Amino acid sequence: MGRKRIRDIRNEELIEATIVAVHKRGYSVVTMAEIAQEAGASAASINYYFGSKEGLMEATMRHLLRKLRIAMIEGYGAAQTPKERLYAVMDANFSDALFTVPQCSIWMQFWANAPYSPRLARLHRINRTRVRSHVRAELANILPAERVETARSALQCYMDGVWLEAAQSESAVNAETARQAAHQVVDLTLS
Amino acid sequence: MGRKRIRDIRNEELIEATIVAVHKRGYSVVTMAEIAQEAGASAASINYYFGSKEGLMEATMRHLLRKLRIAMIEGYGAAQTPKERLYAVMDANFSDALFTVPQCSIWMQFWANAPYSPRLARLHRINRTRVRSHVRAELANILPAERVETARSALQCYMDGVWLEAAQSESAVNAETARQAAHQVVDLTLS
DNA sequence: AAGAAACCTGAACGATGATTCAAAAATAAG
DNA sequence: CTTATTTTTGAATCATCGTTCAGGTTTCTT
Repeated sequence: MGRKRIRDIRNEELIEATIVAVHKRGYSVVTMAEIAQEAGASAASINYYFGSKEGLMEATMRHLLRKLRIAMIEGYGAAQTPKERLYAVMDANFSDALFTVPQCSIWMQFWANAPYSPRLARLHRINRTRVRSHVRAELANILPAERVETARSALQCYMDGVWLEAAQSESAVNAETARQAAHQVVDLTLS
Repeated sequence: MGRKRIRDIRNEELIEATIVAVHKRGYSVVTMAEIAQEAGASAASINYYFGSKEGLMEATMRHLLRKLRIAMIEGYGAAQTPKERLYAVMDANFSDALFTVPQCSIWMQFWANAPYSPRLARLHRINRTRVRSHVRAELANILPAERVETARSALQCYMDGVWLEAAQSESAVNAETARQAAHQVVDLTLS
């Protein structure tokens, strides 16, 4: 068991260091040496664990996607009505665990770089499709069919835009405030 | 006069090539050689005109910002009411000249990289501030004061999100459709 | 036409950074 | 305490790319 443990601990540490380092320096500019320094390790050890820089980035993105999935499932469980489930989707995106400047920042970095990396693109596409079908399914229970697609697009664009703005923010962001604003947007969209 | 002309022509050509090349390969990955090839020139000549890669990128961003400014001024002139001027702001963002996949794509690239380049960051900040105050000013004429800021944020996030989505699109995007959707969003936000 | 100015490029330079590797250090097993 | 296994890293390798520069070509001026 101890065997498995150390590997997991290192993985976790290196991924956290990656988030911080990428936020500080930018996805494309950050070097293995910088990430290693952030984690108190050496560049060579990162390759030992992740095989390559791209492997590290993919693992980091998986880490964030897992967080999002968990937040989503959690909120979905409690929700009863379609509208509450819509709220839950928004709340997952703006949950305390996810909606921080470094994470929004790195998310944007992945966004911008996904089209040029097949491995990132694949993860990105899967996530996007999943969120889309969730939102669409709930909207279909509330709005007439011809309004669903417009509303879905508006809500998803709004979510993306909020993340983008958060990524640029120079001070800390407030997740609770973001959730309240998102609820208002949902309400408007459904009116 | 002929002196000035050639320089302008080359600048234009190189910037267009930059947009295409960055869209194809990504801001951080694209090389001077690739951009040069796209323009049918040599990497050295780009340095002759723009001094450095960063200079080229800055010029390209200025080019896009100028386009946006022009589209905005144009629409503003015709608009009479505050609501029409709001439409005009949205329409500028989704004008035929700007709302294409390569341009949204490169815009997103600049977005993601601006925080790490003082020269890009400066341009980016100026533009963002300008759009924000325009939207805020128009909303202040329509909505009660306490709703202005929420509405402004919602509209701006929406615009950003639409660009982001367009940047990821694999097929061509339709500017007219985007404008119509944007008008609907404005209407909902004001309701 | 001849000289000057602008324009262009191939080749060389210099710096950087991901990855590999051999060997050391730490840890576990017997 | 040995031996085996896992973990770690400094140094070497290898490749890439932005930039410079010297010299050539074209365009303009007179």
